[in-house]
Amino acid sequence: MPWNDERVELLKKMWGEGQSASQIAKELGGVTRNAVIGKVHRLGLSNRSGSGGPATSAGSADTKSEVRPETKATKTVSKSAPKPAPKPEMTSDPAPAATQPSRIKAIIPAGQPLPPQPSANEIDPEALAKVNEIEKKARKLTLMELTERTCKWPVGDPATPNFWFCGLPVQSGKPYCEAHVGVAFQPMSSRRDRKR
DNA sequence: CCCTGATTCGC
DNA sequence: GCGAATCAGG
Repeated sequence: MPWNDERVELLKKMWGEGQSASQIAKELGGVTRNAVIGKVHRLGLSNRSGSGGPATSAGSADTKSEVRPETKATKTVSKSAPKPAPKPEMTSDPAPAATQPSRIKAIIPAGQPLPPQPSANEIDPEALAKVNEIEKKARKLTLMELTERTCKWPVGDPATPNFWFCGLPVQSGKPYCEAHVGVAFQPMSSRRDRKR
């Protein structure tokens, strides 16, 4: 698979969007994430750190202490990665991951997560905004495409053709990506009255 | 363990 | 130029 102009463009686009090398590799197909990273570097669009900012170190792994002049490439200076405001908390798992029914011939078993359903639920506006943001980038996976480490946040109505799962990389062990973890796991406010 | 990007170096 | 192997970190 050669690096066609189109493929390179897609690479640039996705990289600019902040997509990970592995995701880009999957999207392109026929290449590994290493290939993607290698190409990214060759193209010169590796970091968008303007100045002084030591990127996530990784160098200096060789006996030779050689200086790397760093080929500055003034390319598309996209906005830096958004600054996440992590404030995850653990409480209970309000949204069980999708599971195989294995029960009767119920096509649409109820009792699944009902996240985008702010009824008596109050979620941080920021968290919601973040969700909206990332849903644009969602990989929109189907149930079968989900793996143990893809965000299982459902979007849309299961009884609707346009129903999909977020599919972005999960935070860590958790069933959702960072953004969705943010809204799925509420700290623990409200829901506490009982003075006496 | 999973993942991320960075670098090296034989091809 | 390419990318697998490796490295370094989260």
